[in-house]
Amino acid sequence: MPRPVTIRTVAERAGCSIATVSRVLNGTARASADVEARVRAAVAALDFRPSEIGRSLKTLRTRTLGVVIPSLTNPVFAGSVAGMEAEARGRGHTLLLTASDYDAAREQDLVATLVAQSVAGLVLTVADPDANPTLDLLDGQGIPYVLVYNEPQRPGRAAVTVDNAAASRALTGAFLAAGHRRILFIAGRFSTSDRSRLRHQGYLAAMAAAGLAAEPVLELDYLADTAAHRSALAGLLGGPERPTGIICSNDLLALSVVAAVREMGLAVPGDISVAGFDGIAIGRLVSPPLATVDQPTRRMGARAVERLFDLMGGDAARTVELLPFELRPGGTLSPVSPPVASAPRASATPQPPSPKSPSRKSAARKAPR
Amino acid sequence: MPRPVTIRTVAERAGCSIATVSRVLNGTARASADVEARVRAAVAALDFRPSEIGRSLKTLRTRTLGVVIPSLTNPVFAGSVAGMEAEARGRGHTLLLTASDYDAAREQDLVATLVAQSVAGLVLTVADPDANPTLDLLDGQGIPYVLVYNEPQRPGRAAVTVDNAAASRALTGAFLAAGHRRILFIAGRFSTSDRSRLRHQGYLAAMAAAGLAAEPVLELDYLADTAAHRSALAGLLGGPERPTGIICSNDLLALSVVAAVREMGLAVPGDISVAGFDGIAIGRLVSPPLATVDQPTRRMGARAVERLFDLMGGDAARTVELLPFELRPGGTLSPVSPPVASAPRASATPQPPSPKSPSRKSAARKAPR
DNA sequence: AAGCGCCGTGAAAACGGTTTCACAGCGCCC
DNA sequence: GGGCGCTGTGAAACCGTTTTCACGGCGCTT
Repeated sequence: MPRPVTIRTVAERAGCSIATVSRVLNGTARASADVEARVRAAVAALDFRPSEIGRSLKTLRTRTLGVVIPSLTNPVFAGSVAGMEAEARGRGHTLLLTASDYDAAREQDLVATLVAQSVAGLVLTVADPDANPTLDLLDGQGIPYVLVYNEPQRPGRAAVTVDNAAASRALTGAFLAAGHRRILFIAGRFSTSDRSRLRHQGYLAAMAAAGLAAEPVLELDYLADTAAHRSALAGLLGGPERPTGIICSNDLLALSVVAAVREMGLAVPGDISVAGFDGIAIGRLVSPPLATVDQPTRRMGARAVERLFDLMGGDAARTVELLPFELRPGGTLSPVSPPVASAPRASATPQPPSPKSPSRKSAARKAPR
Repeated sequence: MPRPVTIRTVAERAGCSIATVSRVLNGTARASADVEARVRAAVAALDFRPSEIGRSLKTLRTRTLGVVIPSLTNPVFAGSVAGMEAEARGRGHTLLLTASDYDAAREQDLVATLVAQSVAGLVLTVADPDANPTLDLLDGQGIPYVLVYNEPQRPGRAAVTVDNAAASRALTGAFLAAGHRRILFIAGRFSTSDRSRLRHQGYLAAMAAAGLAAEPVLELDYLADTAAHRSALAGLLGGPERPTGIICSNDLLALSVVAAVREMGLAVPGDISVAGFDGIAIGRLVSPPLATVDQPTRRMGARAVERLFDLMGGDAARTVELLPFELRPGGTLSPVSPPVASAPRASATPQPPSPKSPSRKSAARKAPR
């Protein structure tokens, strides 16, 4: 087997020193036209690509970005990674990808691994962006990073996300506007997702603003299968006082809940309206389409990388950047079904444009409570 | 800011040479208990993690695996990458992830980039595994790699996939057993997917074996939206001779086709049965569940990494390994509707061993038709 | 015509590990 | 008791690149 072709091989063939080869390739200094031509010819003839390892050793910085996400199986994260990859590639960098499986200890270990690889910076989605020893560590070492999908409450951490609480208020408002009063919120595990927490808070705020009592939150594991979700829902959807609407803290959960509700013999949205968050592509293909809050998933990943480069450049604020979300109602979210007997009253139900609901309605739901 | 802590810092603190520190950390040679304790104490006190770059420079091999897939947006690839990541992590390696966007030129460029990073090996899903200059290049340089989802016809290339032709024959067989005779095959672009080609061949073989004429294949871009698919289908589903079954070469395409067919006013599976390939998770959540051929996506990624390590170890055959697939009929694949008059004949149509398709449903849907 | 400065270039150091080689000390065997 | 071999350790080479420093030559200015 032939000896590997290094910068020395090229220099030898071009009849110059390795320093000159390096300079020609990087454009760090001008070489005479003659020498430059010889170097380029040698590089082409030998098909030489400089070793990133050698380069990195000198600068102690690679052209690599570390990525830590909870899971690739969730299309939301897969989509954002796709955005990161494209943006990084456009800037001559590659992605070192790791998944934490929602495990805080693993999160820490992965970051340590990535740092040992001398990544130029990191993009992370963590369980808790405010109380997080891993991020403290990065701050301490001055390693630039940008959070995605996290919405840290305390200042000093760069992040790209959407206004989750506002999005949730808007979605809850859409339910209220459609006449729903008993609205159940089903959340992914709070401990592994600040998104889930913030979206729940938005729901609580919207319900409170409408003078309605919020239902107790149901925390579910979105990775579990539909059967598990069905049994969790069984007790809640049984009686006549069952909710008419369910808001799920993400689309995967929502799709599973839709399936579970249907398996229980209820119609969606006929008996129960369901909506999710994230706006994953599949949501548009199911019928009826899943009501959701669409967020620019891919763009968020790309934007995070953009900001990471700003940070690496040195002059950039470590702030939370909120990208616009878009309410996508309809489909699985429909006006609440009227009680079978009282047709005229139900058809008279107004469509209020704002979440603030007429007091008549809150009275209506006060009775059963 | 403090000077970075290197192996020299550790050696100084432990009062020994850097060689000894290296030996203790790697276990390459035994040190006296005394020295070893001092080294470990120093490592702990300084929170030292050896730089992967320094290590790699010596051996010219990193603990990194390069991954090239068409796109992260397709859950099939995202799932297989998840499997790779877990397996690689378990073996102390990380993943350098890139996406080719189905572009052969980019494929080549990405591989060159990854090779320049001195990856220990590669896992690839390429457009054409048989005529591929990129793979020839890797073969030439002796860099180990394993293909995933590709099924190279010529020997000498390691791959992990399923028997796509057999899977397609089985799925087509399920349509035939359900009484379908006019079965349309909708394929992703042949030029970017040998899976698509092989699955089409399986369909052709099954049709020929049944003595039936195959419909002309319809090649579609699965990334296009449902509207595009609807217009492509418009002409084919119009007349009375329209197909009763559609096989799509992947699940994303199938879901989009289901949506398109429904938007055209036809029922699935009432008027037209539809099935896909891959067994993506979402397919189970839609109603009715998408008929498909399930393949162990995540396992395939993990297995590819296992085999890559075998290859890197030196003694392993470069063969195609076929993992088992599982036909998942039912849902969107139902017995063909009888001509309105002949009810008894239809009920005699054998119901292949579909796991959970309740007969209630097919009965229920017969009425409205 | 002399000196200054710039330009192109090469030699060599530096980066952070691993690994080879050498060597000292010690125990064991004959 | 002498030599052999093994063990623990350190010095130094080495990996491939970037970058600093030095230097020779040339052109321009005064």
